[in-house]
Formats: sequence, C-alpha cells, structure tokens
Amino acid sequence: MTQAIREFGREPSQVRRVKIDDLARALNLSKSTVSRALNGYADIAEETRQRVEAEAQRLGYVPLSSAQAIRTGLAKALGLVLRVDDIESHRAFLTDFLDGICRAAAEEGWTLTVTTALSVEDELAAIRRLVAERKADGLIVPRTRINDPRIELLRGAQIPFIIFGRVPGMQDCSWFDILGEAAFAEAVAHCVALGHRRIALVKGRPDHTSTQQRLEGYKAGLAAAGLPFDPALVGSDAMTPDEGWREAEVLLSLDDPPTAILFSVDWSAVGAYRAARTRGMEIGRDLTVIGYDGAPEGLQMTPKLSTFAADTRHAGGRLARLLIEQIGGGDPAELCESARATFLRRGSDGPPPRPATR
Amino acid sequence: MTQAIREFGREPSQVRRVKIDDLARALNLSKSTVSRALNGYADIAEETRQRVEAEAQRLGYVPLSSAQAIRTGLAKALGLVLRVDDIESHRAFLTDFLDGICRAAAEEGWTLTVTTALSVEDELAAIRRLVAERKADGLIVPRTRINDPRIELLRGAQIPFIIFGRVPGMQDCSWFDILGEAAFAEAVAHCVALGHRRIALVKGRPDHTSTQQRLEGYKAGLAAAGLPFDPALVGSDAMTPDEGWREAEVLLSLDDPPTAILFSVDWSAVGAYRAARTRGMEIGRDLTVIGYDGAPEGLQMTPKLSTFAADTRHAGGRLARLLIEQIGGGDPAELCESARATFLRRGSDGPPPRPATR
DNA sequence: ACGCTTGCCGAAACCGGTTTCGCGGAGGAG
DNA sequence: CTCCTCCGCGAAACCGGTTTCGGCAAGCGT
Repeated sequence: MTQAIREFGREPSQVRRVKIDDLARALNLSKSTVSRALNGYADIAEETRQRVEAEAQRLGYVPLSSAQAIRTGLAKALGLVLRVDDIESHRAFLTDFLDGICRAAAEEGWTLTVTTALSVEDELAAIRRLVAERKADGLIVPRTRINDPRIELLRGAQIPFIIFGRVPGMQDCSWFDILGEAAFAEAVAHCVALGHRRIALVKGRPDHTSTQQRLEGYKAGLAAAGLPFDPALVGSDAMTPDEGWREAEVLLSLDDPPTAILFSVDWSAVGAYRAARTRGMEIGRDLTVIGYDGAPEGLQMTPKLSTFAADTRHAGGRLARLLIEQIGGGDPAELCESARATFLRRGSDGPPPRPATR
Repeated sequence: MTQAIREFGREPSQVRRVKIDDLARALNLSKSTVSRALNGYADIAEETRQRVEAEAQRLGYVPLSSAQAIRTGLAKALGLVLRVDDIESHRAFLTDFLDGICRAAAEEGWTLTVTTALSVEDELAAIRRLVAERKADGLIVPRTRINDPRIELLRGAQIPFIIFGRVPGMQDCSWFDILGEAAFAEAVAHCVALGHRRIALVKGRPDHTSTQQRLEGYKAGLAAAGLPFDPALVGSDAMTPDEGWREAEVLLSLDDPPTAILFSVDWSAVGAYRAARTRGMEIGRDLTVIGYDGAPEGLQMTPKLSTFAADTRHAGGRLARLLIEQIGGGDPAELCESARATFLRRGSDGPPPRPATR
C-alpha cells in the first residue's frame, strides 16, 4: 500500500514522497545497493534483494520515472498521435483501442502519452515533439496511409515505431494488422455460398492502405469462386451513412444490379438501409449487406447488420507489447503479427431474391 | 526546424540529440546562463537572451522533459484515467474530449498521459501510479459520481485535480461542467411552449452527479411552467437503446401517458423510436423526443433527433487550462467554470397530437 | 580616487535515480 | 598459513537539466 509519510513542517500536512535515499536509510544500505537490488542485478545477495523489496513495498516506494529516464534514456512511455480531422475515423474504435494499449503497457510498467493532430503537418510536429522531449520512447502509428510521411519521419529519426496496418513493400518495420483481405475474401465466399453472383464492394478511404487490401481480398474471393471481376460493382469510398447511401444508390441503379453489397465500414453500411427502404427492398431478403468493423451501431439497425468484427482491444494490446519489445532491442523485422476479423452473422445477409440466372 | 546532428562513429548514422551543453558550447556561454536565458530569468541581458534563443532554434534544441522534471518537480503532463467498463459511456464523447485536452495542453507545452481502468479499484490504482511515478502532475476526473472515491484519494494525497462535473457541497475544488440543469429546464420550457403538459424524463446512470442535476433542471422547468411534478413520469436509468426502449414502453403504457419524453442520453433516446414504431406512433408528430449529447447517431434517425449538444472539445480544453493554472499555483476554489449545452432542434419534437385537455 | 551599487554571467550544488569501479572479507586451493 | 578468487556491497561519477551563490566589471555618486 502507498503509505505516505507525513511531514510536520510549516505546511500542516504536506505529503512527502518516499525516495530511494529514505529507503536506503531505513535498510541501512547504500542507495546504489538498493537501486541494483530493485533492478535485479546479479551481484546482490538474494536475501538482501528480498529485504529491499519488502521494505520498498512497506514504505510504498515508487521510483520517479523522470529520474530513471534521465540516466537510462527510457521514459517507459509509448506515444500515440491521433488524427482527428476525419471525424468518423475513430469513434467506437478508440475506446477499445486505448484500453488495449494501456492495459498491456501498464502490465509492463509503461504508460501512454496521447496527442491529437488536425493536419498532416500537425501530426508530424506532434511526433517530433513527443520524441524530442522524450515524452515517448516509441510510437504507435495507426491508420497507415499510402506513402505515409509519418513513417519516413520516424525512420529517418531512428525512432522505434510500430504501425497498425501494413504498408506494401515495407521491410524492417514492425506491424500489427487485422487481415482485411482475408475478411473480404471470406465475405465473398459467404455470399457465393448463399447463391449470390453479383457481389459489390464499397470501399473506404482511398488513401488508407487497408482499402487496397480489402479490395484485393474481394478480388481474390471472386477469383476463388470463379466469378469475373466487374469494375462497375466497385463503388467509391464511403465513410459516412450519407456516402454509403450514395454508393448504394449508384450500385442499385445498375442495369444488372448486385444482390449483395460489402461495405468497408459499418457506419457507411447504415446508408444502404435507407437506399433499400426507399426502393421498397428489405435488407436480408431482397438485398444482402455486410459490413466491417463490428461497430455497436449495427446492432440497432433492423435487421441487425452482419459484419466482420475486428478486435481492436486485442490489436492495441499487441501493438503495445511488440513496440515495447522493439524498444528493448528487438528486431523490428521480426516483430510483426496479424489477426483475423471474425464474421458476426446477424440479419442483413441471406440468399439472393431469385436464384442466379446463369 | 529540428536539425539533427549526425555523428559518424561506430554506428553509421546515429542521430544525436542536441543537449544544453552543446548549445552552451556553440554560444560560448555557460550552461547555467543558457538555461536561465531560455527560462526568462531577469538577470540575463536581453541581447544574450535573443542570441541564445536564436541558436537554440537553429540547432533544434528541445529540453528533455524528464531532466527538467527531476529538478522542477513538474513533468508538464496531465493525467486522465478512463473508466471503460461502462462501454457506452464514452464513444463519441471521447475523441472530441481528448482533442480538446491535447490541443490546449500542447499550446502550453504540456502533454497528456492516458490510462484506462475497469473497476473502481483499478481506477484508484491507476491514479496512484500516475502520480507516484510522476507521469502526471495533476489529474482530470471525468464523469463524477456521487461520493466519488477518486476525489477523496486525490484530496488526501494533495494532488492537483479538476473534475468534469460538479459534486454537491464540494468546496475548494476546481471544476468545469456543462449545465445539465439549465438544458433540462430549457427542454421542459420548450415542450411547454409547444403545448405539452405531460412531459417525462428518462434518467441516466444513477450514480453520476449529472443525473441528479438534470432531474433538478427538469423539476425547475416544470415549476417555472406551473406544472405539477409527477413521479410516475420519471423513468429509471437508461444508457443503451434497449434500456431506452424499456423506459419508453413503461411511460407510454401509463393511463395518462406523456406526450413528450426527455432523455438524458442520445443513445438511449434511440430506443424510443422503436417503442413508438411498434405502437404506430410517429416521432415528432405523435410523440416528442428530445435527447442530450449531440451524438452523431441522432442524425441517422428518422426523423433526426432533437438534442442538446454539449461541446466536449471545448470542455476538454477548459479543463486542461484550468488544471494547468491550478498546478501553477492557482487557487482551486477560483478555477471553476461552466458552459451551456445548445439546443439543436431537428425533427423529433413538435406540438402534442391533440391540445392538452385541462 | 574610492567605495557601493547594479547588471550580467560562471562555478558548483542539486534533483533522484542508475551505473561503474574498486575494495574488504569469506572461502577455497596449494 | 598464505595467496588468490569471487561474492556482496559502498563510494562516486553520471544523466541533463535547474537554481543558488558569488564574483567581476562597469557605472555612479562624492
């Protein structure tokens, strides 16, 4: 327990921190011995180590991270710069993600320093500041974009970092990602199994690397099923319900419209419901809609949105752990990992209205 | 610009940080002079100060915050512990809130350290750790609860903090809050002006202080309009659409049901739409529903949800600034501020179906 | 010319830890 | 019994800043 020592000076009850010298004095040891005991050096007698640890526990001694940092060069802090201009980009994603990072970091005795940025320049400046002041020993880079300037900066400055996502052709770089291509291939296969032949895709942000990967998964799924790839069935990017509605409208107005639409983002899939409703179509019966995200909003739709849920909490945790390992000297190229999104079949998918002709 | 010095040693291109000694050497001054010049001491010649600043700028010198912290006792970091067990509690709220804090903090040269916690014990432990390691010089306490143990802890440990919310009877404590009572009084007045006489309230989490305040605003609004307070018109707490649906069901099943329902949380107001639909009622015409939050989900409902929008970004910014001021020596009791939620009239409110009889 | 203030700066202590270095003593080998 | 090794610990340097203290030189009055 944190048992604070109260000092009776001019200020009635000033709470004083227990420092390493206090601990050394209480143990009748030198502070260097105490420090080495606490840090597990080999040249300290086991019995002494235990005595030190017990007393530290009793007095509630916690080393000052800034004091440690100055000598060790490590602040034991991870950095995260959030881009907030794309409003919808985080939302539900964020809480779980932060929780995953913080929980894993805390278990290793690390903390998380968060900063927000509006523009790309803001973002780079924030990263620079975090590292220059050493408020972070390494950075987590979320939502990787094509030709991401953050990566160039971090690489040049030789700052440890890990990306949430993958950048094609990037070597010697640690990353964690949820395999969007696998999910979309699976989504296509699922639709094919239900009998669909005309399956559309509505993409996400064009500058995100994940968009490209999902598209590839979609194509791979089609190829695996022996279906042709029809560019007309690939909509532009949609991140909001309004944009999702727009894309759905375009797709459903085709001469040979799709019977299933895959959305890159749950939030945009919401728009498809409106498009279907105005056309008198019933989602899940007349039109299959599948999202990606596992956002809670999907549960409020009627019927509930079928989607691929990405475990962002787990992602945050793995990102934190891999980054800490890298900062500790791990080889970035080895610290790469992936996970799969899991399909949550709810009510928005089903067989096509009439069996495919062909 | 950050112009890094490259050192050609064993490691091909190790990036070396510019430290204060480098700066002093380059200027042919002692490091104490450089330090004082940079920190605006009075006993440094103005011309020297400018020289130092120019050179610091040129070399891209940024002091190491941990090194400063050890002497000054200030890490220039704010702490925020997020409770994540109540899943719906943050969501949309979070991004804006973080952005507000970070932006204001950054302008003052501060940063934000974030931690998450599941339980109350977790929360307290996280706060303790943040302060013990001095990863934060002060804390922002969001979502204040009745008899909040966090406040007791922070008070006892004499750690600067500011609460987002208010705790009745709490003195000498800085806070920022959005006046829920004003919003709900206004909501009642708005409904009365539309002709409503039976106006219900669905409360939020019972342990949040804001819930009590909103209830009081509701009562005050009724009193101002000369309407009686009917306990039957006050629903239990609802945070999710399902809970909101349940409360709406109860209220609409009354012998003398309300014609307007005020919700403490937008997300729960969503449930009222379902309740109304199954009864064949049209929201905005047969039933008035007003939320509180300004959550983006409300825009996706048909009709769009009328709500009181709280500017959480602004709140975050003010909280950060007030807390920094307090850490700098400001009197906590003086550092209190409030803001009002603004009514966004959209489509979910209107006159009662038939003029009130009575 | 002399003392006295005042302005400006350097030397050194300091913050709270970590890490290097060396030393005293116990124990084993010869 | 002596020498050498190795274990366990203390003294002191160190990390990169900030702050205290004192000293030198210029300016001023007399």
